[in-house]
Amino acid sequence: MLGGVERVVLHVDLDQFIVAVELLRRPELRGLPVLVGGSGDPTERGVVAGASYEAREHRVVSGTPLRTAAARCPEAVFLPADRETYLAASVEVMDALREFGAIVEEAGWDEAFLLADTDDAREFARAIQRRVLQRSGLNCSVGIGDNKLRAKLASGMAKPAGVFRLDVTDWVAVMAERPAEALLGVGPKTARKLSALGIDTVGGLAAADPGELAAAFGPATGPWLVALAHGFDSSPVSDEPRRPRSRGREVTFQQDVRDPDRVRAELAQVAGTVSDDLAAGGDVARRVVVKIRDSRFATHTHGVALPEPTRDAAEIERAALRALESFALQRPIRLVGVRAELG
DNA sequence: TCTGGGGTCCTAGGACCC
DNA sequence: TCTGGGGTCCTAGGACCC
Repeated sequence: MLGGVERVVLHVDLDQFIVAVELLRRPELRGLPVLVGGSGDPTERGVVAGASYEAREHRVVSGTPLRTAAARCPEAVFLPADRETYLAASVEVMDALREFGAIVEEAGWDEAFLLADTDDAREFARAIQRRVLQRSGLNCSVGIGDNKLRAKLASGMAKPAGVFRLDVTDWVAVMAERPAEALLGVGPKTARKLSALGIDTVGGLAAADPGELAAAFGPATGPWLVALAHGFDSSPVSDEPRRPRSRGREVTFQQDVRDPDRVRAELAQVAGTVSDDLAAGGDVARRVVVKIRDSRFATHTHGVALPEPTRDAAEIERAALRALESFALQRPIRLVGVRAELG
């Protein structure tokens, strides 16, 4: 690549983003196990949204129930999640990334893909890290690849605060022996199903028969899994802002609710928030879907199509209450949610 | 010491139409 | 003693991601 310009995909991923943002305003907590999530009260229902590296040593990771986290790591400092502040930090980071003249695709609060032409990809990555740190005070890891899948896996291997490159030339060497679950899109359920077919590694999945997997996973998903295991990914890096397909709100009660009138009242409340969100976003709903989770954690949804797209609060509420009538509501209710599919 | 909240995409089955 | 074969749309559920 002597002096040559090449096109690369970079994946920028902030290191322990939520906790890092909190530490900027509470530097005295640096070096301590810090956990962010819910209202900050570990006796309440909720899960960990961000865990410092010190907390992770106590088997507490993102997604751990707060009560479990408090049991495993009683000395941890618990902080409430503060979405506004994280969003502001995210905006600062994304603005920094857009200074480089590359195509920037935001992929969440704390990560982005860049498509760039460069004669030194590693130095480009280092320059990104310096600029992000300068503007936001936050460290990031950068993966370099020849597509988004490889760049994203590479950033995971670059942590913390490093740079790692993964492309077609070393895909097999780096990935073949790893568990299939290392691939993005292969979660615990798919991994278990694959294992039942005798497939446990990325290399094993790459060698599988797409037709056989189509029978097990469906006509699109089966062959896609095999392609994934080869590191193939043709999805473009796009800076087109994409319009949301849906907008929803849900609440988990601190105690399960038995009273159907109270369930209706809570649902109406949530529906009101959703119509506020629709108004704020200038959106209209064409369908309203209600989600109910019961005390056994069984989750069901029922929806109603609206005669015509609307954001009218009374109509959204009425639709939600009508959808609620499709539920049996046998057990106490743990969660109610309303999602508007946008028209 | 159980299991948040915000989303996206895919699948399967039934309805409906030609 | 017969009742095809597509396509497309809608709905509920599942899986996954941050």
